[in-house]
Amino acid sequence: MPEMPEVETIRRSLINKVSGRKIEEVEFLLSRLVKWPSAGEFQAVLTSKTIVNLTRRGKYLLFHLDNGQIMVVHLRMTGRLSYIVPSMAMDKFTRIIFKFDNGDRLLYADSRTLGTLYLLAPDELWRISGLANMGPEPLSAEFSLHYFAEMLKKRHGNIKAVLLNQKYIGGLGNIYVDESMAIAGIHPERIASSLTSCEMELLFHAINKVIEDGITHGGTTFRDYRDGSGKSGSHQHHLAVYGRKAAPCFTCGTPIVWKSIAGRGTHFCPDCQK
DNA sequence: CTTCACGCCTGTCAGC
DNA sequence: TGCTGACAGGCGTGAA
Repeated sequence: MPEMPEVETIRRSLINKVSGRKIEEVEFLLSRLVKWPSAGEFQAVLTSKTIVNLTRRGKYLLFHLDNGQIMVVHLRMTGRLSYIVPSMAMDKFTRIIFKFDNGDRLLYADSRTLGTLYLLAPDELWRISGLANMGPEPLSAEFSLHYFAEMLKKRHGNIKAVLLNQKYIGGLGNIYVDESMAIAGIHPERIASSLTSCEMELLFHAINKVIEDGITHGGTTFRDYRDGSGKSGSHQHHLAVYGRKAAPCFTCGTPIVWKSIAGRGTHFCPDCQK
């Protein structure tokens, strides 16, 4: 579910709580979410380890442990991480529980159970192909206008599919892609390489702007998303097209269109986006 | 190599 | 009220 702004918000809400915490027990309610190594080894290695840092790459969260290994978590569509103290209720869809030395817990909850967890040494991260092959992220130095334009010139799929592909840009998902194209005035079915230099530049700035605003607003909460403290985001109040099917475009009043493009529900203004 | 359709899972909601 | 089908913030796989 969460895209880069949501995952970053989760990271910020958790880092001070989990840093320095020692894991005393890992309890599985659904162990198949662990993709590497075996669930048994995952559990055995994590027990007695201390979390020393929490970083993010695209939509992946990386929990750095005191033995040098990294627990990697991808929330996919409905994954949720929440830090709770003993008096707080368990998430209804809790699948894995990390119990800490101070009695607090980190819950991994996931209604659709599509999320994935891994435990790897830093030099073994290549086993997670989506992480190893991820392109540059919005707001980073590597994500330059030059990179973006040169990349788009080589892509012959529609722009929506290219923006969603983590290999080319890391961290964008369905909401922020629709919003970026709306701000830039570009139709989601345009062939990527057909964009003019001017359109590429507009889109480049729109992507950075949308991601920056998304982080500022603590992410977008439509249904499942919450940060590590259970708080909703507020960026859903700042969306131009996503979730606004048939509602009037804020610019021209034309009803927003919903259509399946690149296999995903896509929202756009048929009048403003050419 | 690129692009596309589909599967993975389960919950929720609109419409009948 | 109950049922059915569509849809859901993502991504990996295999076919063309």
